[in-house]
Amino acid sequence: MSLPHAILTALLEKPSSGLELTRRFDRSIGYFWSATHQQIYRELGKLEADGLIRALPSQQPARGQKKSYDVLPAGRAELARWTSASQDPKPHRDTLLLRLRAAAVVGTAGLETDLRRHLELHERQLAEYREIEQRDFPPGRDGTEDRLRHLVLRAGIDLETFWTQWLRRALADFAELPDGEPV
Amino acid sequence: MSLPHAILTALLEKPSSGLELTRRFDRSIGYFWSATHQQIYRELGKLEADGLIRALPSQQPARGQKKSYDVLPAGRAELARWTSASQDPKPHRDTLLLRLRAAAVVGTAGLETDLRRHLELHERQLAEYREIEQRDFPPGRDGTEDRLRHLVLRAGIDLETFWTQWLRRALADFAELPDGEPV
DNA sequence: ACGGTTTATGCAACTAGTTGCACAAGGTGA
DNA sequence: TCACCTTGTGCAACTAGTTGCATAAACCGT
Repeated sequence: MSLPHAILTALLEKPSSGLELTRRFDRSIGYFWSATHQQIYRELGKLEADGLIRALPSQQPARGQKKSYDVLPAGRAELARWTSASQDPKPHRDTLLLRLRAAAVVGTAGLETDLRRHLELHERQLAEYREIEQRDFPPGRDGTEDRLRHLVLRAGIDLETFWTQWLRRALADFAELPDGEPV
Repeated sequence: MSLPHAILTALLEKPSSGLELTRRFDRSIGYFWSATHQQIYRELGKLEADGLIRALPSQQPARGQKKSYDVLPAGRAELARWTSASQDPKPHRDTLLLRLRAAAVVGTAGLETDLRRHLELHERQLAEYREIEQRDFPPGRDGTEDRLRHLVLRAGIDLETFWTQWLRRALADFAELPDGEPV
């Protein structure tokens, strides 16, 4: 149940319309909490009904008409409550690791190509994170907000670093394997 | 749509009943693909109906009666197909990173305790993985199956290593922060 | 002034995963 | 022998997330 809180965070950073939120979820926030525009619109409706956010009364609210929201005090309070509440880490689900384990019983045929593709994707993502770091976090700035956001970005960088290294190792291992179907 | 394939993999490694599968999902497979017993029973039913697995005819199938399954050729074929098919990586969702980002706007109060708790959990998991590595992958063995499974375990080890390091860094950063509520 | 593209919002149906509970069989101690 | 606990299987309802499509306004070239 984190999508509403992701939206509250995004709206506190900057009041936005549904589409603007969608775009921002495709970039920064979506790096660790993705959401489609349908999820976002639905959730905006709920949050408004619950009195946590409100539509800015700029335009008459019609279809195809931009509608911006900002966070009400109750919304901020709820976000603060959620942030500080203890939460258990959710178990991971990783298809690629599962496939590798499956490959141990049904054979590695065809897997290598996809590993290579994943490696490229992770390399690209890593490069993007590094650009963001250079652009948004030049050395010297150290307000609390910057520190925390930088920390989050470092997690992204380190995770992608892990994946690229692991995939390279996996590919090196594959090269030594007798290929095809065991069993 | 990976749960059926996780189950097929587990059953190929060793034919099992629903409860045995559940236990194994709590240990090895569940480390990267968790599932509850209800999911597993439901999926076993579907897989049997689809002719990918069959119930071993050991006991009469009554309620509260152990029922074991093994994989039919069609099931193995489907798993091989799925393993080699190209798949896009699913976007991550990480609540902790989200909370850190939220903390940048509503304040870090209360978060530190939970970071510490997460650090402990990840340290424990890392220790468990290392034990498994020592027990199941002593140096020297290098069949294809072992190599692949070891690779998967290494991913787990490296991921937990990342998290423990990142959390330690986060806590160190927190120590320097003026605590409480900004804004 | 019209037809096509882009921007923006949204509904409905579906798939996957979770939670809460029910039920049966077998073992165990009082 | 009976109340209770554990093991094992399963249904039903719910929550979260995804996919496919509909609609309306605005902008843009001809």
